[in-house]
Amino acid sequence: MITRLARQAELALAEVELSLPQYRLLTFLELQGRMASKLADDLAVSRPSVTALADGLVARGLVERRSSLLDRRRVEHVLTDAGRGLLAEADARLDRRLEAIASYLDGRDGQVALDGLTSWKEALDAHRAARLRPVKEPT
Amino acid sequence: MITRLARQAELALAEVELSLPQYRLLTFLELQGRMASKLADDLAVSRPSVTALADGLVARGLVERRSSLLDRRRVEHVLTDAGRGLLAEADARLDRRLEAIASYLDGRDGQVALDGLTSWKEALDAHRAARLRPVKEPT
DNA sequence: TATTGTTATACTCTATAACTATA
DNA sequence: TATAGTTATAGAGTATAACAATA
Repeated sequence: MITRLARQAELALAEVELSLPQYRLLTFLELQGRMASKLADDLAVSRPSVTALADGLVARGLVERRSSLLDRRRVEHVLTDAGRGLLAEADARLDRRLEAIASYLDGRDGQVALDGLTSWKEALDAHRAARLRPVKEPT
Repeated sequence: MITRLARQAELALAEVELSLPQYRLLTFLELQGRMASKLADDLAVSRPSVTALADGLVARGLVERRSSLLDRRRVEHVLTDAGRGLLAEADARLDRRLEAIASYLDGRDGQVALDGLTSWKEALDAHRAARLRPVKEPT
């Protein structure tokens, strides 16, 4: 089911001309700037994919790239005001679409379905942390 | 969150060399053959996208195309035995991945998250039915 | 040498427009 | 005329391999 829901999310984001991967990148920039390698880990894509993804967002003025002063190999990515604004709009469209779909469920079930999605954030964060910093097997 | 979960689903499916859209198509063929236009509606993609998507699956022997005897314009798509087998394997990989992620939630919450996803099927089916056959506005 | 990021290249998914075949 | 499907074409996301710059 997750795959069909994902397609609906993709369609909702298309309303603001954002692809699903672009949206994912923006959400990771919402709270803090990120260097490309970090973003690749966060998004679970290759580094060249991050370059390509960011290219489009930079061209549209949604993201800004800055060379790190501490380590000139690094490129920090930050949301512009326009990027922050579009992200808010995208979030709203996405929520609206999911709520519209959930509304077909009887009574309380719709809210349960929506809340269920929210709880996945915690799981994904924990899973990502474990993936990036795998538990050392005891010898 | 749905978008990050979708990426994890994509990675799980990549283990059996299926893309997320290909998997979606296979799931719609599981119960019955479908003509291309119907698939386009089900998948919420254009008809040319269905052609391209099916091309790859036919080339791999997972799906078979048959001209309809009743209306020679129509092309029915059916799962081959290989297709049915790979779909089962894909389902297993997907479930395993989602369960692994949900396992990072405390106790019962993981099961609630998984069950929440299941309930979306009903909502999506109802939403699709309404989308294809919109309620006539009373004049 | 190792790490960060980009470029080169190729494949898939997607859409729109134009086309063929059939109804 | 209308519908089912494909072909042509173009743009985006993805990966791997090779490269440049910096540490």
